[in-house]
Amino acid sequence: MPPPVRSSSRCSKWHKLLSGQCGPATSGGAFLNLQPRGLMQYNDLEKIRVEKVNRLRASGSNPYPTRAHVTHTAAQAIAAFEAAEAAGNGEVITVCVGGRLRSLRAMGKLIFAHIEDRSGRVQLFLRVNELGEQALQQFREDLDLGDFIEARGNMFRTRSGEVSVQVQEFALLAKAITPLPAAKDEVVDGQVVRHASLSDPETRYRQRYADLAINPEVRQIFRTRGKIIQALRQFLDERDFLEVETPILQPIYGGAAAKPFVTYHNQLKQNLYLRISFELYLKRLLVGGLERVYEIGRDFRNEGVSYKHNPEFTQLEYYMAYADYLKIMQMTEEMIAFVCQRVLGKLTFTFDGQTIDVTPPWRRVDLRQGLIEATGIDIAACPTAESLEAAMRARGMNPKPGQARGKLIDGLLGDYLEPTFIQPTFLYNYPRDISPLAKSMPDDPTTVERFEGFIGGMELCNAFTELNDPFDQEARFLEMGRAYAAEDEERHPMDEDYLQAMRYGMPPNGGFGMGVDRLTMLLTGQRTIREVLLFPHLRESSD
RNA sequence: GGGCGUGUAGCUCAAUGGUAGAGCAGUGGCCUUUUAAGCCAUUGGUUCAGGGUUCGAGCCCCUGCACGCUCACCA
Repeated sequence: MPPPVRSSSRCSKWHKLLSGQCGPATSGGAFLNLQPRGLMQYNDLEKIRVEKVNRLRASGSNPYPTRAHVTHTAAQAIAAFEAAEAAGNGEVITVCVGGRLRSLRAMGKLIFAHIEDRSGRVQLFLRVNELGEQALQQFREDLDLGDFIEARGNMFRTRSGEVSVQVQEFALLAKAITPLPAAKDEVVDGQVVRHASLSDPETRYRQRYADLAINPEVRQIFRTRGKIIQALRQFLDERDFLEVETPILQPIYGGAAAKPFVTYHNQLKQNLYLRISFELYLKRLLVGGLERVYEIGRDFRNEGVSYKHNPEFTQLEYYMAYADYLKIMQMTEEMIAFVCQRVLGKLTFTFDGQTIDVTPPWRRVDLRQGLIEATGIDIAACPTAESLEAAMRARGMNPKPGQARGKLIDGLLGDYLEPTFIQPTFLYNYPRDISPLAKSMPDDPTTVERFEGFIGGMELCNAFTELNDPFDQEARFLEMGRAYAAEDEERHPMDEDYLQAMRYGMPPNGGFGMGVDRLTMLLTGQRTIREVLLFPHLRESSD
């Protein structure tokens, strides 16, 4: 915390609204007039504020001064006063606070106002006795809700008990032309209560800055998101992982079954793909001796959007030499519990009305057993797509004809298992044909050592014992090429360089991928991915 | 892509096919310790866009756009 300011002498260069004695108006700004804003018109409310800007400039005041003189956040100012009050030595706490003007109650020769900064709010108290008629009038006439201002004065407690700044000087820091959408805020027990607020989701996402400015709980979601990513890094860093960055623009995409975005490099005259996963590049690094690597970054998938899908999303992947999927499973429980504890301070949270407990160990469900119990179908007894499709039809299901066996199984677990996994659950041992990068089980070549983690009925992560046999890997690529030949965009392209890397020798390893957005949804209680993305994808606006 | 729904003042929302309204915000006035401040007065509209039906459309019909829910798609 910075020390309280005890003197006003340092404020000789203070941009004074009070006296109108600020420096020269910047860049001819004094002669700016009400200009058309592109093709848009200012609305009536904005025109009033634009006129205020013009008036301020004409009088020699700068509505957008270059520097501020803030010494304390709102919370620091209040804490400093309360500490002095508790010490009882009568120390005067002088502060300069800055922030957005969020409430304004002018009462004749008195003004109460609140400013809000990153730490919260503090009340400003302005009285004609200290400021004079002219300054008080300027505060009322020149300033509007939403403006950024700074105010200097001594901390004190009002009659009704609120720790406030008794303002001796104030300055406009940045004029807001467009009024914030919130109609009115009330502070009850330190909580901001909005009585009418911006709620239209389209406006909230398109103008996220306005949403953030007026909805504190939205800011909180993104603070939590930052903490989650911090905690993930800490967990892996503490375990001797190296954070790396691999190409987003890739000549050959891979590592997942998804349609890519295609772009074009003009000079190289070459198509490039935005990555759909990090996997193949990260595993190359294991060949190079970086035995534990992770990356947190963006993946891009050219597919439908939904409450849990956005075209670009944040992924964590890590690869760990000499580990297998059971080790990764255990680390996953530990990692999520660690993050949850760090971010929420406990191992439980509420999601979609359900209390979720991430305390290890998590429930583990064998995929084949799980499907037998949920559907009565034993996939081991249906070794072909035809036999499995017949078994599904025999139970009244209506699968799309001609799907590969793996796709059918994937559909079954999506329909009958995933929605039931509310509490943290690992589903493990997947069919080989939907897992072309995972290693087969030693005693069952049709099944691979792979698991997915589910929470809240939602897939959270995917991991396996990584395939490191270049002969097997080449065969899988060829199989996938055939399997997906009809669905051209989704086929796995042969990545010769990846195979070349593997031929140098890749240590056995376990790999892990997780949707960071979905983890954020869980830990912030949001049901749609858009609420945890600062700028979710929207269609182009048609105005 | 399919189905259902929504779109009205800066924000949140009303309005049987018959003069488009309220609260908040804004503007003007009163008020020296307020807490969604209060009281008085008052401004503010291409009813998403474009067609159509009708004497008359915010409302009914058609087309388009955006958003929401849902299905499909989706390691």
